[in-house]
Amino acid sequence: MNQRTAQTRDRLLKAAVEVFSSAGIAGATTREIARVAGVNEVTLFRHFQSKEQLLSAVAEHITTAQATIFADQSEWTEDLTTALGRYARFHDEILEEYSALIRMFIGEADRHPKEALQVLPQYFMPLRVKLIDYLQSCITQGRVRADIDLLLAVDQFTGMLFAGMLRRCVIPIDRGYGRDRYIESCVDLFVQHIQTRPDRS
Amino acid sequence: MNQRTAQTRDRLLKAAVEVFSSAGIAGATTREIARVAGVNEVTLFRHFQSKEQLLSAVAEHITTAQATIFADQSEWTEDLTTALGRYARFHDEILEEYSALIRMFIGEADRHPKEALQVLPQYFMPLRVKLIDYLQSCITQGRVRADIDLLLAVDQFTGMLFAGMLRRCVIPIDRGYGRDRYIESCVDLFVQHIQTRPDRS
DNA sequence: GTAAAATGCAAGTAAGCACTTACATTGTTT
DNA sequence: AAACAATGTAAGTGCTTACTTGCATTTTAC
Repeated sequence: MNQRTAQTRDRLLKAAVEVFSSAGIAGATTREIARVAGVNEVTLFRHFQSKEQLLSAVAEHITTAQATIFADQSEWTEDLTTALGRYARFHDEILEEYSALIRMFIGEADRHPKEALQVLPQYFMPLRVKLIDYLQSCITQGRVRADIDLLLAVDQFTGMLFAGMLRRCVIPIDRGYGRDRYIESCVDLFVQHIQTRPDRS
Repeated sequence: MNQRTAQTRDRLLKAAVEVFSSAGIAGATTREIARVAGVNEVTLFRHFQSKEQLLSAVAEHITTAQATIFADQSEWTEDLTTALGRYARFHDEILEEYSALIRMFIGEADRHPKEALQVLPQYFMPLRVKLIDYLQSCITQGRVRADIDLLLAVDQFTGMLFAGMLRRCVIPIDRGYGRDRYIESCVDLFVQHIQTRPDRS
């Protein structure tokens, strides 16, 4: 009975993510979440005391689920452009996959700060720690300028990527360039900015 | 009666912006909007047929209101860094002022695409046209590299600024640098990227 | 000053919501 | 097979919501 219980709980959590993402927190109904989960509405309330607590459980669930995704170890052995390009594309894929959820929490951050602060930083900041570590090592190797504020530069880099995702999802207008070209261009811009300049008076 | 009618309509629209921004569209109630406007709820329905139509009117109202704000003519006479810095700060001020509204529409874009597409581009893209024109003229003057995709570069620039605003509002954590330093750094990065390189083999 | 338009006020309607209760049914454990 | 935990079903409760109606009051127009 532990097996099946966990399974229905999981189905409910996944359905909740889906419905919360597409309908917003206030717009999501327990009926609809139960329907998507293929479960009776009463069962939902047997697993979670209230809609509010279901939301907390969703935030918790996402936290543990995403922790494993970002645990992958990139090698960082290639040159700057290649390594950053690979990581940027990976980062962007995840951003796009969870864009509805991310945008929902951006909109509801004031009303549900606890959950938003638990969920959003995972998508905003996953690059930070690893990337900063990597770039720090590049500095000691002389491949990256030493006079750079890494925290700030990384935020600019991820900020460009994040805004690119938002534009694509929220304002789907042809902008004269595609997703790949945007990402590639962000990487180039970033690399040009941080790498050691061979010529500078 | 035209005077007073327009006045209450305006009060209702302003209150609607406020309540929609802070409570979300689904979470906003006509009672609360009327209360904030200092008007009876029935009067709201006498001015707007439904909550949905009130939202449309809000989008319309914002469009006309913001059109005048961005109509200011900057001179663009200074050097690149100064001109872009001034504009970036102005842009960021407006972003922050309307951050709640912007974030609300980012979250509700799927449910209310018409209004979101009417409102959001004003805050996402105001820099684009003017900035592109200006930079185009800089290219002919030889101050900016000719081999640059201006549309893309401007999106990267505004994207950094936009993401900076989002981070400040949604994840108010100390990031080791302040707002001004972030903006200034974005301008520097952008200028370094687009300006003609005196030395390049 | 009077007609007309805009607003306020009180009450109400119908629907949807989160959430509950009581009981029957299914699946799991041992 | 028996005991028990998890789920389904049906019905309902109390609350909130968008929106309406009828009438009194205020403001504006001419």
